[in-house]
Amino acid sequence: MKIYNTLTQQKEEFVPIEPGKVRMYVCGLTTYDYAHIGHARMLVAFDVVVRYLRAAGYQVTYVRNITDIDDKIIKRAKENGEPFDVLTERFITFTHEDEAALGIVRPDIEPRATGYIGEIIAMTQTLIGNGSAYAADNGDVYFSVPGFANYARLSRKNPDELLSGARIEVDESKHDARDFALWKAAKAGEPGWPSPWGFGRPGWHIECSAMSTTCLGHTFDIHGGGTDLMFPHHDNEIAQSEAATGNTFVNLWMHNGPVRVNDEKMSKSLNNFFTIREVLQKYPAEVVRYFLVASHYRSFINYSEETLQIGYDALERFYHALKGLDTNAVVPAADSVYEQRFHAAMHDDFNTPEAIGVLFELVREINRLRNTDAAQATGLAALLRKLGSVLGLLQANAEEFLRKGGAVDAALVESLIAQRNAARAAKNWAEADRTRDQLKALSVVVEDKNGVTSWRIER
RNA sequence: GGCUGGAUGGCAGAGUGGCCAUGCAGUGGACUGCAACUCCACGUACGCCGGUUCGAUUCCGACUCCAGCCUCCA
Repeated sequence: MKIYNTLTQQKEEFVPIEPGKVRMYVCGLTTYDYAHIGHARMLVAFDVVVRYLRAAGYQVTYVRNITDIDDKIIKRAKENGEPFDVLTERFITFTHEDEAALGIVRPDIEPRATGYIGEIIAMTQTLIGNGSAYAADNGDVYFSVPGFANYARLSRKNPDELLSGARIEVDESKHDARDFALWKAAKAGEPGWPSPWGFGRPGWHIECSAMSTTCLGHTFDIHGGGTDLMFPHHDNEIAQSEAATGNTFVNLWMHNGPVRVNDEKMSKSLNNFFTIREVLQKYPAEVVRYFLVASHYRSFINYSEETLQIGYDALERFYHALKGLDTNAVVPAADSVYEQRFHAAMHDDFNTPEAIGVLFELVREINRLRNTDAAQATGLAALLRKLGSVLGLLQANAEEFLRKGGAVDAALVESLIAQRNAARAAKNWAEADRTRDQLKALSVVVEDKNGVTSWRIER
């Protein structure tokens, strides 16, 4: 299996540290607001990675953290006039609901920064002890960047140019402008924990180093996150982790691309984001998920009504193929060329668009066979569901999907269909068409196939 | 300015040194009472300029444009 490694800028044959096992850490959310589609992209991208690694036979330990203490949380809690942990608790619940709706597999461990204060303090002490960090006179503790060789090698930034960069905030307490906080002293009224350096809280980057190495060991296989975290967050994680443990931190770095709106990145700071739950008001969760896996995880994707509609159309085609074929208790067709090609695509750095292309060819084969060889068609339909599950798709009941969860009165629809079929039997076409128009007024489309009339909701 | 990545047919989106992505939309045909669904067939493409090559959308170089990061961000 080949996976693109940001560290080397190329696809590499994936070789886990322990044969058959994968230890993987992904930077999760800071929980002070609703999760948006950009977060959904990260969640789905690594969800597919985990699903596929497991489908490929690996035993995966998936860790995805929650940042439940930081400056933005403190600020928002203050604005709301509530304790910070009440705020984060609420949004952790909301985020879990959104994840469940999108069918995201739960991580094996979901550490929270506030649950690892002891480990964070211990790591910070280690860094001070070996000269990699220092306690400043303002109560903060900083990591000393100049002492770390190959700083920012992940983002390939030149350390000297970083120093001259105009955007670095000058802080008198820092020995070097590039140094970053491991521990921040609490100002009056701010939450915190006791530490050797006084009452305070962790800096942003140290929590991920402490949580990942505690849960997965000093060196682990895969670390993931959004491409916007590459610098400074991931580079700082590397610096402090390797300075603390003396070991290589991570073998393989994966970064998912951003979601754009009108050619601009969707982000909190630009305030152009769509929350997951507002999008789920307009589209079924599976459509949102399809939209997110229909492009490669490393490319940027553009959020628009049109691209979501395309996803809807695509899923309708899949479910039309699945409709009427009972795949329960059916053994999926084995050794098919479709399955082989699907895996070949996924083996190549999780190429989901190509894998989906194969799935569409499978759909055509199912439709070709369904009237001539139902058994074979059903076996392929079962295969379609099996492969779809790797992407977290195509697990719904086909009729229900096509009926959009039943927003209309099914009994009324059935009775109108009975009326129409009576008229058709009597060859009263005018009456039959009139009834169909009534159905159409309810957004119901009828399909006569092999003497059976079925229906769906048109969008 | 530095570092990354991108530019593919009406739209979305893969990929490849010479032949097919795939989906939606479009056109023609089959099926249908008519439709819908489905099937068959068809069309339109690789930003621009050079180079390498028998042959380049694919490799190399320049150029143009776009985006991400360099400040909190998935």
